[in-house]
Amino acid sequence: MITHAMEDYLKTVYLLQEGQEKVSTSAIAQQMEVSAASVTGMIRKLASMGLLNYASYQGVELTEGGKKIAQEIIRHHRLLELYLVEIMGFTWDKVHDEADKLEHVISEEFEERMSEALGNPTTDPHGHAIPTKDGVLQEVAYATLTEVDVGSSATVQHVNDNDPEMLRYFDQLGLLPGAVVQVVAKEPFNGPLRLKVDQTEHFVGREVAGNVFVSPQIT
Amino acid sequence: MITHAMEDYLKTVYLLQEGQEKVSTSAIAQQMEVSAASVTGMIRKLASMGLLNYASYQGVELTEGGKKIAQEIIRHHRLLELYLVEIMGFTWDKVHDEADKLEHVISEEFEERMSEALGNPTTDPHGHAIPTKDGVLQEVAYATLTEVDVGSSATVQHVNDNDPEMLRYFDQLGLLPGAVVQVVAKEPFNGPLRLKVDQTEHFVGREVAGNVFVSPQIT
DNA sequence: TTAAGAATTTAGGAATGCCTAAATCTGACT
DNA sequence: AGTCAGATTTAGGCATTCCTAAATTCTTAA
Repeated sequence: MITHAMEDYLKTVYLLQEGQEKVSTSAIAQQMEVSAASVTGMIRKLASMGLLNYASYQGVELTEGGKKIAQEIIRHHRLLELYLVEIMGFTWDKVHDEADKLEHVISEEFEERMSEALGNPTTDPHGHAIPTKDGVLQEVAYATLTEVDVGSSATVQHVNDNDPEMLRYFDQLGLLPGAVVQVVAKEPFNGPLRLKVDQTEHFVGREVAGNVFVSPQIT
Repeated sequence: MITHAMEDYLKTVYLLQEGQEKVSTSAIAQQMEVSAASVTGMIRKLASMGLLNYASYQGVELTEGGKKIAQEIIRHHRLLELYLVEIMGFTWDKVHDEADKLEHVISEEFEERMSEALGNPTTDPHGHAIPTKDGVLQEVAYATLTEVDVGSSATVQHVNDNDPEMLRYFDQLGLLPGAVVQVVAKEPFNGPLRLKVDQTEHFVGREVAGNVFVSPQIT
């Protein structure tokens, strides 16, 4: 039987796994804000269930079965976020926490009815791809705004949705998925970035800029 | 901290409490399909939290605090049921189980947005009253169809929503809240009732009839 | 009034999911 | 090769929520 906690672990491993193959115990612990010891315990259980492979001290990798469950949960999460914004009128800073609770609980039928009501969408309000019903999710590893060369422009692809306050700030700046941003300047010593969004200039700290993922603007 | 299990106990006690003041341990155990021993354990915890009063062997009674939580959960449940039917297009036999899971998880904002989307409704799809935001729920103790005199008519007020299969049967018979039913005959030895619904006659067993709650038809 | 039977509680135990503290392993640098 | 820091695992514990079995209390009917 798969518990909510297990689903959360699988989801976290899946999202951390993008880019590299192996995920460390401590990375999971940090992401989930639990102790590393707790992670070890859960990992062993999930491994014994055939949902992931792991060898001591060498990190974790989801099996096909584990991936399937993770994708299912991520699909729930992202459909929920979009449903809450588009159909129920939530603001985008509140939907992450709500979706985190609901994602474990809704039925397949609920999932389908949301998807239909939304016209079978492919991205959530923060720009993340929604996995299809039968699984596949190809998330591209975009650069963050901090990596864009001075003078260049880029299109916002997605933003990190963990921090509601930061999301409200993004909203205020106009840093929404699809927006075009120009990096006018970068102050030295990890100083702020000077950005131009929608004709307006803003000074934005590195921490914020590091949570905005972009693709180079094709001019 | 109030867990989902506690909420379920409070909800059950609240619903069993209608009509009488005290609720027995075994009634709770039977309703929730857990052992009586489990009920004793949980009751003591809830009592220590001030959510209900109980004395050994003498039954349980919710305090004002316990009532408030129970009503909150029941409001969630019934709003969810209606939302699932009216807005998402679920059939009424499936919404009870879905609502049972979601009721513990949704935020106050989710509750409010549902209520608004539904025009602040007062009854759920099965005819049960939806408690108002600030609490009060006055559920009238209606008679069941088995208690209606032969020859009399009655209006369906609500039906028991525990059994999806029975709900589909109600649907088929036209035994929906608001429908007018005439009890044409009652077969002896706990035999079936002969009912007239919408010009059509049906023979319906006592068990089914006992789950249909009606008020006398004012002619 | 007493004894059976029903209801309830107590006692003991299991699984889940988290924790802290201590032990152990790994890898990098002298 | 030795050492040390950081990562990881092991060990031991705690709370929750359920269970079964046994003991106790209450009710009722002969």
